[in-house]
Amino acid sequence: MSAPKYVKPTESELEILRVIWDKGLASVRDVHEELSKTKDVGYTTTLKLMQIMNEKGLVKRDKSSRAHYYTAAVSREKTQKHLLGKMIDGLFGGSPGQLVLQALGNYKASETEIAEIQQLLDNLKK
Amino acid sequence: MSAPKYVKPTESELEILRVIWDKGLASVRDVHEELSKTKDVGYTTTLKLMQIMNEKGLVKRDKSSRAHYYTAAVSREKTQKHLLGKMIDGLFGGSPGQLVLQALGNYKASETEIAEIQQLLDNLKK
DNA sequence: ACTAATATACGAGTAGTTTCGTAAAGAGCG
DNA sequence: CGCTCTTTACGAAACTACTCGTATATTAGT
Repeated sequence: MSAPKYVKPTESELEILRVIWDKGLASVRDVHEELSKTKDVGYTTTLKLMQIMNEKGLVKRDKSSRAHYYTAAVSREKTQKHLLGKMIDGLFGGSPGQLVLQALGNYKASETEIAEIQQLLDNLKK
Repeated sequence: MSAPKYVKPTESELEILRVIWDKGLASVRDVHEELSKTKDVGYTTTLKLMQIMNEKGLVKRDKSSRAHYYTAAVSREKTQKHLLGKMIDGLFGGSPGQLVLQALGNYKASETEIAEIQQLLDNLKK
């Protein structure tokens, strides 16, 4: 039984994961073209990174067609949860409340989200 | 006028910053002993990192006594805000509300903090 | 079948982070 | 002074992240 050890995506890997999460299924070209919109990067660089991500188990690869197709092997939610936890422990003294207060104080949430948060808080309280 | 360009602390640098933030003023030995409680690291490693942090402008150094004393050159709040912003943009599609919902859903906040958050939300709403 | 286009594989260079050994300087004490 | 303890300085190794050039393979079009 091998432990399903958590692999922390690097900065660049996270950018790639975001594209794959959005598209669901993506070739290297798909990802590369998306990334090219906002940054200057070579095709083979993206390819290499995705190959590494495959080795690390961050993505799965379907090699059946010539252009390999990738899907995420880690969920967006799990990744968010993990990195959030790291941040809470590392930067907010283990207090999620402090993080939330900072976030809400510095960044503007939408009306509907605010309502959602209030609802969640009400549920948490009882 | 030189631009006060933001320097992103590395993982290790953040651990050191945390100690300095807590203590306000700290020698290498102070920091090292604190870090030693939770991780196995050599004294000179900590020293070197703190020297680098000084060069980067993350900390200030008082060399007047034999053991140099360090203070933080970046505030905890500014750093929290910056990294939080990066996380919101990078991992939560630019939506602070999503981050907050994830945080509150997965990590338990204290009663008093929940109350604080509710109060803040009420203020935001009007 | 040949060519052009486009795909993956691979190796290696560069830069940044983290590590620590060793040296040298300063302070206190017999 | 001479010894020891503690400090900073420095250099380099080990490791990781990122980058891309070049080679090779596969597909489609003519």
